[in-house]
Amino acid sequence: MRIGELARRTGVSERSLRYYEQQGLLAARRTDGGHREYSEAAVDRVVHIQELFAAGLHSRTIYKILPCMRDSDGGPSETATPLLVEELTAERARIDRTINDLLRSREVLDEVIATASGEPSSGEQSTSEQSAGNPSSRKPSAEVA
Amino acid sequence: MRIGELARRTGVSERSLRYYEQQGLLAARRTDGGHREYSEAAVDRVVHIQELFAAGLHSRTIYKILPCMRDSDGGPSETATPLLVEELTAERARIDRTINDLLRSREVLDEVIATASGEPSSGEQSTSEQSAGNPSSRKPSAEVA
DNA sequence: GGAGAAGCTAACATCGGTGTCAGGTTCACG
DNA sequence: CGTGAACCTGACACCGATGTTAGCTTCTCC
Repeated sequence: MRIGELARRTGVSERSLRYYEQQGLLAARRTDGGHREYSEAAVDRVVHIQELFAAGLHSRTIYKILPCMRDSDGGPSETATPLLVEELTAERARIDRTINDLLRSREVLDEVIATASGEPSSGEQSTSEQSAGNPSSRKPSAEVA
Repeated sequence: MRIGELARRTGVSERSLRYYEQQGLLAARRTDGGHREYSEAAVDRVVHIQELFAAGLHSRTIYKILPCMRDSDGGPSETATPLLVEELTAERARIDRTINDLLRSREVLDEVIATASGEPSSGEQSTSEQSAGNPSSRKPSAEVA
């Protein structure tokens, strides 16, 4: 498929797809005229790349781990070097910290939302239990999915 | 306390503290000479601000929700407007999406790490369990805390 | 009061993925 | 063959929290 279709199917802009290629993250054959031609596997790959970007990894890091992932196009194909493993472990720690920050911030937001939703103005005793988890819902807050 | 101590105690640079003040996130009295003088409560506040920044909120958003949070210096003091609640709800959704991305990316990293740790080169059965710790341990992956 | 540590303001740089525009080429279909 | 859609390269802009430097003032302690 060509870049337009890949962009449409992945929700990633053409600009970004070209950038991914430039960073060595995404390969593409070329037509005689120079147009990019992507394989079907590119879709999954782009999704993967997007996830890793969303997780705060840099393109250079993604570049290094991509060959170590079992992609849609088969096996892992390569194994991470000890040095890379060390880097990934650090990255993992960073991700954990970020997740914790996100969870705490989400709680803060929930509390603010709950307060606004549960106490319309002021001078109201907390009769029922509120500010449990999500705003206005019983469930504490653990439906990340 | 002055800015140096606050920076030390919160782990946030002086530069950032000044920036927070400029954005209206952090108040400070001034000495006659113009030096900032922070209250004890500033420590907690800065930590809060940092968490929210780490969660990807913009200073403008933080600015709006700060008065609605029950801070160390007492009660919520203010209630979120419906408009703000709407915005925070959207923010919350974004946070959830980000958390999911992080969890998935973490899994990917764990897999790469585990593969590298568990299969030194190739053609080797995983006999003993090695490199305890996070990756390659039994638990699938759910110890965010 | 003098000296060095600590603060102050202001301005510019950075990082990196993405948006966008310009000017030109290729593709596909009638 | 012609034309409009799709694609190409290259370059510049942006966002926004933080780093860094410069030049000066204030504070603190001897």
